[in-house]
Amino acid sequence: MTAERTRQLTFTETARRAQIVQAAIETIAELGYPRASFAQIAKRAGLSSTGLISYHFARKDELIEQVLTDVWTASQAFMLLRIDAAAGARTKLRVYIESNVEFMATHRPGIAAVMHISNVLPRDPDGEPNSYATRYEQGLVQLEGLLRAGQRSGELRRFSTRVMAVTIRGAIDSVGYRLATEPDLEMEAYARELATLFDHATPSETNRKET
Amino acid sequence: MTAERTRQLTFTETARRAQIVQAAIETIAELGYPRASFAQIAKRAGLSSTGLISYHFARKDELIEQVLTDVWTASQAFMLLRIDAAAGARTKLRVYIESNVEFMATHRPGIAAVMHISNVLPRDPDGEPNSYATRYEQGLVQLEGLLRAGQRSGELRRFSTRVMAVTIRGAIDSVGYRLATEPDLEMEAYARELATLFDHATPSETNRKET
Amino acid sequence: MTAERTRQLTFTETARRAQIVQAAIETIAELGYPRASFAQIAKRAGLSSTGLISYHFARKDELIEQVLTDVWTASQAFMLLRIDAAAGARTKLRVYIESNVEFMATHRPGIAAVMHISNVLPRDPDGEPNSYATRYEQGLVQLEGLLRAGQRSGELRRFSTRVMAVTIRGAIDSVGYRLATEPDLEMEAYARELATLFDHATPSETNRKET
Amino acid sequence: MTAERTRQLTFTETARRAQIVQAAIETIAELGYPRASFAQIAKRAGLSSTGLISYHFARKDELIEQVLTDVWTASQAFMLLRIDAAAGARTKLRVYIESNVEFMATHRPGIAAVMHISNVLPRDPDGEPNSYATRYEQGLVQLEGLLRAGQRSGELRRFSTRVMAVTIRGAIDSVGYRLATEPDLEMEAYARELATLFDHATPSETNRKET
DNA sequence: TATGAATGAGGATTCATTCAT
DNA sequence: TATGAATGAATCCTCATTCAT
Repeated sequence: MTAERTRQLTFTETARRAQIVQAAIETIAELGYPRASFAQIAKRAGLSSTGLISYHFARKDELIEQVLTDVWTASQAFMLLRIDAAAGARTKLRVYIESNVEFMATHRPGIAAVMHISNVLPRDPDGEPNSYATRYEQGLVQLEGLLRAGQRSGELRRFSTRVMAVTIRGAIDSVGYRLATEPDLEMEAYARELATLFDHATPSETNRKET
Repeated sequence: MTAERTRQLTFTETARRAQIVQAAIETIAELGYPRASFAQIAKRAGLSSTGLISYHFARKDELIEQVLTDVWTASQAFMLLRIDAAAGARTKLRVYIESNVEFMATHRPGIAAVMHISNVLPRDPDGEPNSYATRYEQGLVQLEGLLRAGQRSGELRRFSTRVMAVTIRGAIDSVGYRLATEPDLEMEAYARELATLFDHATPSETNRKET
Repeated sequence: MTAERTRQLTFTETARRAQIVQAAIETIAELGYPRASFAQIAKRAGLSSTGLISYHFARKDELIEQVLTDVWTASQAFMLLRIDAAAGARTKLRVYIESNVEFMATHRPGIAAVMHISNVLPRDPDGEPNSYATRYEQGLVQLEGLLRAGQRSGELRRFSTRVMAVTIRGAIDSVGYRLATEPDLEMEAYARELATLFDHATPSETNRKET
Repeated sequence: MTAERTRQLTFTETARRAQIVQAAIETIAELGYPRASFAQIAKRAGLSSTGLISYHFARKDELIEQVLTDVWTASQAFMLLRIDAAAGARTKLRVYIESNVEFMATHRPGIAAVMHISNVLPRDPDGEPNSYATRYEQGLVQLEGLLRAGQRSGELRRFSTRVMAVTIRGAIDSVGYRLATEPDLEMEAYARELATLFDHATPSETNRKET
């Protein structure tokens, strides 16, 4: 019944969908994508039938897509709020890194699920990059904007904003893997250290001294 | 890699296994892990029966494990050679980064396969980290050793070697994703820029000037 | 049609049932029986829930049964009127054929639906012929009656009325298939030719000359 | 494994496919198309798993297609032999009808299966008529050829060969339904009567007398 | 009456694995 | 060693039907 997204979602439906998405996140985080079957998801959602999942999501793709969307939306809301409140490129960058890490630490299963999915999501049938790749690229562009502003204002030195952005994101994404492997990782300290690292790597000579 | 493997592998056996592993790499790189069935792998290996794969590998896990091992071994051989030949911590670090990126660029399917697998490989049944995680950790320790040596010699400033190591690896791993998305990425330039980035982030104050 | 239906149907009920039956006819004609699900029927009926179909029809069989009944009833009304108005066996036979074909041409979806259903309707659980077979037989008997009357009056020659009846019906039913395959079939001309065909096949020698 | 029809079929495979096709025929004849599931077919074929059917036929369509092909091929072989042996248009027509009916009587389940399928087979995705419609049309053309030859030789009167052909086929097809309903139908007598019927309907005036 | 939600059986198909040859 | 055949569990998905509201 969800095929054509014309209809408004009812209250119950919204709640059920959210519940199923949450169960899907937990399942994928725990078992990995290939073993995250409807049966497993239904079990974790406390549903007595996989049919209900199909009832609320036309295709499995749609459920997976919703997982990506939910996590991405939450992450964007979390970060943008904090970054906008910060002043100055160096501070903004620090906040960018720290809030990213904090979000990861507080949304571990979501992050794990997204990472599992990202490697598996096929390219769109029309050859376009899939929704994960699109959003990732979008995130890189955001970050590049932040870096470029800092370069313009003279706070940051000259470097390839693309390489730097990719590197920063890669460093942050690594935290996701770390979280999976070392459950008792000291997050706050880690985030601070990471921010400092890039605070060494990015500033212009004039700004460098005053740190 | 199987616990019970007592006897030596014959020459033919070794060759067949290598052929199958290679086909598995191509298949996973192309289709992603969940769609890399024995049927697909057999097709790419030019075999007319999936039975043969089962004959050479007791379980699918064993084949996947072999994929990881082959790629890892090749990567280690490639890098260590170059790093050992370099003198001084800063140079070694630069070589570490550049040779890593070079390996990735010249072994794309293997890298892609490993990335696909890494997110999917379940934790060992006894709770221990799986072979991918173990090797990844091993790689981090290697890198930390390199960094620590630089700190001891005064070439590198004080920082958490763990955080720095994780960050460097994360930055390098990102290249793998970039390769998948931007096929005509200028690899050499990228590697140089990346090495320079960390050359800004890591040196001690005294060493910094002389760059 | 359900055994236990004791009470009278209200006006709304009757209207809803008719609407659903009509939608079922369109659906079966368009998609074929196996893909004519309640969901599809509901969509074509403009209903927002398949539950309503179940509410009005105890079982799917009952809906299908009603489709047969509606089409059959309409067809009988259409034909009998015209046949009764005709005089003489040869004329009646001609009218029988022509009015049948005309009904088919003007009720294509209904005819298509009945044909789809007829091949699919299982034998009754008690071994009796199902309602389609019963009505088909009834139609044959009607036609045989017409033929026999002609033989008695000397208008028609001696032949097996059963074989002739089956043949005439078969010829007419074929039109249904023709309609599906050749949408721009010249109906009226076809009907005339068909009537003439059997007008050659049936008359007694004495009557033959005067055609 | 059957997807690309490049490969030669092995002996075992040919046998298994034939066995499965046979079971499919029986199942469809007995239960009708919509209830002829792989489970039912496997049961009748004495297979312990529906997987084997999928192993031998890439898609269900392929199995159904094979059912049509097998029955059609057998029917053509049966009829052409007999028709070619007959001399003169009127005799050929009689043989056409009688051999058709005989084939139907001796291949009841096959005929029933084909009829069930014919109503259900969707139009080809590219809009072309499906394989059943194509073959049916082909059969009509054959029959028209026979009739036209008789008209040219003066044996048969002038009539629309198309209408006559459709009528004759329709009459014969009706036998299929009769067979399903009246299991103890006197086939030979029926066939003779039917042939005689069209022998009355078709000859030219000159030829008529000498019957 | 009508709707949306839920159920669970049954659908075809895929797949790793086993086994006889 | 290698192949083709076979198995059966597991996959997602569809569907008629039921039920609370």
